Amino acid sequence: MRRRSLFPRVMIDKDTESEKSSSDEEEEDANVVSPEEERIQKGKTPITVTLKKVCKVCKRSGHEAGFRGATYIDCPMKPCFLCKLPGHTTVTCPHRVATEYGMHPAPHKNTTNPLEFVFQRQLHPRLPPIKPAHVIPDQVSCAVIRYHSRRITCLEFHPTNNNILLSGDKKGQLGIWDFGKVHEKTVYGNIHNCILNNMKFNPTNDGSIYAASSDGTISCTDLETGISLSLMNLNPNGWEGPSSWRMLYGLDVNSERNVVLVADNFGYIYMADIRSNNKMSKPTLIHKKGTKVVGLNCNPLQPDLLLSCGNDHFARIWDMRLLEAGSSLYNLEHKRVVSSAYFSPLSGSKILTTSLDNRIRVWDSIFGNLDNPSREIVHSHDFNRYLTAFRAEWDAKDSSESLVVIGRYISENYDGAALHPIDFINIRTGQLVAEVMDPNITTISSVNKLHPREDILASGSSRSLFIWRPNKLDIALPREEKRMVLCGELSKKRNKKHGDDSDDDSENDIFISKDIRFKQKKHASKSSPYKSRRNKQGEEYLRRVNTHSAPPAHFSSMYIHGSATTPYSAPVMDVNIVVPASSVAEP
DNA sequence: ATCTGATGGTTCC
DNA sequence: TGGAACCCCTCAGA
Repeated sequence: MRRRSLFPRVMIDKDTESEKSSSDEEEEDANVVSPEEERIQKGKTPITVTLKKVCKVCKRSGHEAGFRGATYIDCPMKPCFLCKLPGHTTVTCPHRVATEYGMHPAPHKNTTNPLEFVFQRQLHPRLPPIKPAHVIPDQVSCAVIRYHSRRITCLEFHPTNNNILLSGDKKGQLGIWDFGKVHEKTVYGNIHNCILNNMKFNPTNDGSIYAASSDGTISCTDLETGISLSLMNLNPNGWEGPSSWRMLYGLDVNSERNVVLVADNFGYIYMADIRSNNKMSKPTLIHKKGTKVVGLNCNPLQPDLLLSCGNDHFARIWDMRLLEAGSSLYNLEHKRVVSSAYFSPLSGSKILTTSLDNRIRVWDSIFGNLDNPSREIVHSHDFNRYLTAFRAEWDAKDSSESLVVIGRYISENYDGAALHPIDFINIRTGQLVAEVMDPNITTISSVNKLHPREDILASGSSRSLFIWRPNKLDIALPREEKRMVLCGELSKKRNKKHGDDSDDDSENDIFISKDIRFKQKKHASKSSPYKSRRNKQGEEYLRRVNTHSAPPAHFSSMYIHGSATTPYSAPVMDVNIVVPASSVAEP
C-alpha cells in the first residue's frame, strides 16, 4: 500500500463484453476507489489499462480469431485461409468439405480420332486404376524416433535396403535410421553446418548419398563410415555477408551423365562430375536472378529433361543438352512460390507441383498443352516460418501415377483434438483418398515420403520421425514384435548448453517408439495405460497394458473416406458461403 | 498451465 | 533495389 502510493494507481480492466462499441475504448472508466485509497493518492489520476478482447489477426475488436477448443475460428476480415478467396472463412470453405470441389477430373478419352488414339496409347499403353483400395490401409501402426536436434528438412529411403530411412535437418545433420530394428540409428553431425536442403542416393553406389546444404557445399557421404567428401564449395572464402553467401537448395543426379545437379539461392544451377568430384562448367541462370531455386528433378525416363522450381513463381522444364539462361522449354506459371516440382516417377510424363498459394497442380502430359495445369487441387500447405515447406510426393508404387501424399497445415477437429493429418490425394479426381493422423501426434508433418517398394509412409514432423505402416503387415511379424507396444521416452535429453560443439547428439537422444493401433484421445482417461519396462539395452520404456478392448473405430489412426469399416468422423457441414459479419456473436 | 525465445522469407513501399 | 514490416493453426523448454 505504502509503496504503491508513490506511483499512480494502475487499474486493470478486463473487458469481457466484446460486443461493446469501440467508442468507449478511449475513455477512462470511473474506478471505484475506497476513500482511504483516495486520500493516499492525493489527487493522482489513476491510469486505467483496458484489456479489450481484440482479434489477434486484424487487431480489431468485436471478434476473436484462434482456437476455441480444437476448432480454429478464422478472422472474418481476412480471405479464406484455405483457398485464399474472399467472402468466406476456412470453416465454410467448400474445399474443406471436399478437396475435389471445383475439380474437372482427368478425362476418360473416348476418342474416335485415330491419331489421338495412337497418341493416347503411346502415353498410356494401359491406364491402370488408382492403387487398389485394399493397398491403402485402413489402419496403420507407427514408430516414432527423435534424434535430430532441429526440425527435419528432408527424407530419403534407401534404394535397396527396405528398412533404412535417411533424414536431414536444419542444423545439417544426417540421420540414418534402421526402423526395422527400431533402436538402430546413426547421426552424422559434421557433414554440413546449416540446413541440409535435399539429398539423393548415388545411383552407382547405394552406400553413399549426395546432399545439398545452405552452407554452400555438396557432400557425398559414405553411410557406413560417415566419411564425407565435398564435391563443391560455393563459399570458399567464408562469410562475406549475405549478398555473397551462396546456399544450395535443389539437388538431383543425372545418372546418364554421371552428374550431380544443384541449384542455389541466386537462381543458378551448377554441375559436379560424380567420377572426378569436380565442379563442371560455369553456373547457369535458370530462374529469376537473385531468387531461390528450391527444387531440381530429372525425368526418370529421359534424364536430360530437367524440371526446376523456385521462388520466382515458376517451375521450368529444360533440356540439359541446351542448358543456358533463358533456354527453358516451358515455364509453368504459379501464383506464388513453388516449393516442389516432380515428374511422375514411372512414365515421367506427368508433372506435380506444390505452390504456396495452397494449390497442388497437375499437368497430365508433358507432351500435351502445358500452358495451363490440367488440375489445381486446393489443399492447405501454406506454411509459416517455423516449418519445412510442404511438398506433394508421388507414390512410386501406384502404377496409375495418381496417388500423392502431402502433409496438411490447418488442423481439423477430430473428436476434440486438433490434428494435422497427412493426406493421400488422388490427383486425377482431386479426391482425398485417406488421411493419416494419430491423436498423440499434434505437430504438423510437413515432410513426407512414401517408400518406393513397400506400403510405408515416412514423415518428419518438427524433430521427430515417423514410420507408418498398415497393421496388416503385423501379420508377418514374429509374435513378440507384433504385440510390441512401446510408448514413452526411453532416455531424457541431457541439458546441454552450446559451447563445446562436439555434435554428439546421439548421446542426447530422445527415443520414442509406440504402437498407435489402439490409442485413444488423451483426455479420455487420466490413468496411464502404460507400464514401465526395460529393454535389452536397459533403457526404460513404457508398455501398454491391454486393459480395454479396441476403442471405437473413429479412434483408429487412419481415416478412409467412404469406407464402411472406418467411418469418417470429420465434421460434415453445409456449404454456406457468408459475407463476413463485422462482429461475431460471443458464445 | 502459461510464457517465451528462436526463428525466415515474402511482399510492399 | 533495398530495407522494413509483416506474417492466421510452431514447438519445445523453462
